[in-house]
Amino acid sequence: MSEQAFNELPSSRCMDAFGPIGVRMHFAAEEEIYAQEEDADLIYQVLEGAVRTSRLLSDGRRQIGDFYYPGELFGMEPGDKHSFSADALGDCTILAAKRSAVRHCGDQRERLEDLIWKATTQELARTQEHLFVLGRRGACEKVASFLMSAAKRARSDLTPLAMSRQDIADYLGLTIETVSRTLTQLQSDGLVRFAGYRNFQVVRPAGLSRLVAA
Amino acid sequence: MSEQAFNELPSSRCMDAFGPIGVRMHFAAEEEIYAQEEDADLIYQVLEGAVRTSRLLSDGRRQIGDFYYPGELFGMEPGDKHSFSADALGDCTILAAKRSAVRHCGDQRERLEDLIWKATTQELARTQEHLFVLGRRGACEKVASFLMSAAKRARSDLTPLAMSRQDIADYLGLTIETVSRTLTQLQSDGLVRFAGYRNFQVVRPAGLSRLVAA
DNA sequence: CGTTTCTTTGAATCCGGTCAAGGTCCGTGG
DNA sequence: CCACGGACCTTGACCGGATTCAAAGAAACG
Repeated sequence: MSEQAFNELPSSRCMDAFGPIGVRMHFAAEEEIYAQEEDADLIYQVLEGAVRTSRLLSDGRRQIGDFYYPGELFGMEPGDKHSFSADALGDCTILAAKRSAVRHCGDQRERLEDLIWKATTQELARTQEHLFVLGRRGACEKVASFLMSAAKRARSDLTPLAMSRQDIADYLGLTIETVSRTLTQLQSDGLVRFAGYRNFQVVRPAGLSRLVAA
Repeated sequence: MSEQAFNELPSSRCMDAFGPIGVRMHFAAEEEIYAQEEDADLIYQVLEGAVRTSRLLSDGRRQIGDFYYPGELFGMEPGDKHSFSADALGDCTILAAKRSAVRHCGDQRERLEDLIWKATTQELARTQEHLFVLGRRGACEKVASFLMSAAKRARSDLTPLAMSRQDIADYLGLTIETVSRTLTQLQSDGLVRFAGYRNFQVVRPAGLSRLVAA
């Protein structure tokens, strides 16, 4: 497991969102945080590391829902069961809080309910954006838009990728080979430059965003 | 425009969800209810007819977000601007309410806030399901899952389709030709039978759902 | 330094897209 | 009531991009 590059970032110490009802937990790489169909009475915040949510099909195909980074909340679900599973991309620290505990939380209650509302609507926005990327085919467009949003999140010039090629493929609805070929092509077109498998920098932002097209 | 088949359904008179702050409106087929980037201070409920939300790209491609039917709420948005536009699939009656009016709504307030919360989380669930369908490629799977969810919504044996082939294509991320070919194939495989362009019945439910694979 | 795992590359195949007719349905007007 | 016209849908032939299968190449790890 080679998650080092990502975990050794200046792991932006971020705020504990849940206050007194939050419980700190640690997960090793690839460890499961919650499973599909499990009761969804907890909500989570990433403190360090990164998390992915995914849904597995009977025939082995996998759809990744999203990736979550320090500061972000995940685990909000429409129903009372998780429709995706969540697991640690690398070693990570997670804060968990009982959803049902919010109502017995006195002065914090309003703030927490607002927090959950915001996180849920933002989740909706992310999902819509993801949908939009999957809908319009074209491997180049998909990969380019993935790289752009990754780069936007990074503060440094060099953008780290917390996930494997397979993860990217399952996120975009492509095969790992297509993702790899497309990355190679984007690189030889001079739009991005990779430093190892899991770090890259955008060389020509305008060129990249031209591929995406709003 | 041949929306008759759908509009002449026993148009399930459904409850007015908004009470005193709701305003009844009527839209003709293809008329725009709200536009992309427009302020999102209203929420809507379909009373009669059907509605589609969509997002247009600069190059003409279109992604349909979802279809809404009598009783369902739409127009909830993560931000304060609409990220999709909405328009009438056929002639329809819509109920609209100012989101900001909810807080001045006295005894109804709690109920309305709960309603909006439920609608938003359900919207999230629908979007995730849609994402899931788009992610796993295969025209057959996509079309089959579309037909299945349409059939599940219908009370009658004969399922009406409120939308055109082009709408289905833009919903599933396929071309109209592929949708058409796939429908023909499903029919000649004896899984469904079409009566005209916009009505079908499921002949072998098990066969259809086998194509979808959870 | 060898082994394992992940990634890249190559060649052949296949599914869906594109382009171009042809067919069907439906509303209109003779 | 039937003929016409236009919009929508289906079908066919061809093409291209993504998948598949297979193997070689790079990193990470002990």
